[in-house]
Order: sequence, then structure tokens, then C-alpha cells
Amino acid sequence: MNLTKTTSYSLNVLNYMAQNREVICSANYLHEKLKIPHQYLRQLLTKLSKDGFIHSTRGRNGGFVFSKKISEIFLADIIESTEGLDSFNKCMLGFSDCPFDSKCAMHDFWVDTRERIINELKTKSLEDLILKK
Amino acid sequence: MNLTKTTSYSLNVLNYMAQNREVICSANYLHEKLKIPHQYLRQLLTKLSKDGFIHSTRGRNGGFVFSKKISEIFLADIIESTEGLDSFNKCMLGFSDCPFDSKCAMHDFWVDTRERIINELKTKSLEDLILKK
DNA sequence: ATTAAATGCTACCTAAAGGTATCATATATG
DNA sequence: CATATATGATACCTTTAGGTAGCATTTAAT
Repeated sequence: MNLTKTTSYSLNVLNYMAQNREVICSANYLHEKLKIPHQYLRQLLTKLSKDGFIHSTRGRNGGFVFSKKISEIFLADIIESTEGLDSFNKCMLGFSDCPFDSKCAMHDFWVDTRERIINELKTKSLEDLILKK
Repeated sequence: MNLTKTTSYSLNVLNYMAQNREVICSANYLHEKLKIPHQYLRQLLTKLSKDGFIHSTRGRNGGFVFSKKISEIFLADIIESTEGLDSFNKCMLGFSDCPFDSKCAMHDFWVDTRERIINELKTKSLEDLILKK
């Protein structure tokens, strides 16, 4: 009942970059700061580039910067790109014969709860995560 | 952000048994009814026996029956036995440097939400899942 | 130009979840 | 008793998420 490690890594990276926008972050730099496995981190960064969150520059002094305003990057967008949000649209108990439309004993509870969570993730942007100093 | 397949299988089995308490369910019978992989299902049933939810009888006409009242088996108990409930006690975003006690931007939201979920799972028993006919 | 330091790409490795096969043991029934 | 049908136990296989290695390409600094 939690986000995948890969999703947490991605959120962690983008959160760090949001808190430190003055620096161009290379994979190596982020690896040292966040202790995320180096090569795996590089794959994630390439994916985040392809998905349009960040932009890469190659060569010496290269690295990654945001390709759009951090107030326009919502947590749901990031989660969607790494693991999808489909799990919220299913029966909470994972019953395949219990389509989300029908009413199992958990239905009303889960409709309400998942709406709260989805809403939170869709409205909370990276900017909202910035720590007040 | 969902329960593991193994947990869903277990919930599905116990839910079926709760709805059909008149029959002694063999692994083979449950396999045919629920389409859960036969041998994997047998492992799960053995585990559910060891964890005290059900009781097995061997030999011809053997199978599984509940070893306690289904009003005393809560969803949280089942989830705890298959995948644990630890994930609820961690930072929602999975940040290892964000202990759950401290306050990241998701803190208040997650404290509230996880309490609702945990409470639901701890108070909903298998009896509560029984379909009114 | 050469080199150092960066990303792009891609093939491969590892660990864990999910799933299979099989032998041993128990028991009801003919 | 023999047999069919159960579970117990355990070793092994498969798939997927997570992680590594290394070559090609790009670019800044010397």
C-alpha cells in the first residue's frame, strides 16, 4: 500500500531540484546528494526528461533543469509517469470480480478516500513542497 | 499504491468462505471458484491456517473452515499477515529522510488519511463484507 | 586537438513476488 | 486393505522491479 521505490526516487529528485533551483543538477551531483544508485538514477532522469518535466544538456557542465514552472508540476503527474494512477480506480480489496462501479462493502469508503487522495496529489505541486526557511 | 496480489488473493478466499460458511472448502474447490493458481492458493491456505484464521483437516473430504468467528477477523488482520501495515507509518512520498514524525508538506494530510484507512481496516470484519441477499 | 565530464542508449545482472511440481502424509469410502 | 482425495512441506521456475556496466555522443576547458 505504498508508492514504488522508483516513484519515490523520482519525487525525491524533483523535490530536491525544486528546493535548489539555482544549480544545474548532474546525475552525479544528485547521486551524491540523494544517495540514489547512480546508473539507475541516470535512467530515471532520462525518463523524466522524455516525460517533459526536466530538460537535459549534454557535455561538460551539463545536467538537468526544469523545463516548466514547478508550480505546474503536480505530484499526480509524476506518479502517473512512473507507476500510473490506475490502482485508485479499482476495488480497494483488489477483487477482480468487483468492478469499481458496483457496491462491495468498501465501496463508499473507498470512493470518498480515493477522491481525497487523488485530489491532494492533483493539486499539490512541487512548489507547494518547498520548505519555508 | 495498492495491496499486493497475494493479499488480494487471501482477502478473496476468506471473503468467499465467509459468504459460504456451510461448505468445507478444499484448495481445489476454491481454485475452481476463484480461479486463483492452484498451487499458490494451497500455499496461501496453509499460511492462513498457521496464522490462525482457518483450520485445516487433511485426507479425503478435508479442507478448510474458519477457526474463529468471522466477526472477529478484521481486514487489517489479514493484510497484516500477508504484507504488513508498516507502509502506513511512513512518509507518504517515501522519502527516507522524512521521518513520519516530522512535517513535510504532505504530513497533515497523510496523518488524517492514513488514520481513516487504518481505522476502516481495523473495524471492518469479514462479517461486514457479507452481501445482503 | 585533447581531455574531462556530462547525457543517450542498451544489454545485462540481481532480488523479490508470484507460480509450479512433486513427494510425503492423512483420512474417508468402497 | 487399496484407493482417491485431501493438506504439509519444500525445492524449483518465471516474471518484474530494481540496479549495473559500458560504449557512443556531446560539450567546455585547457
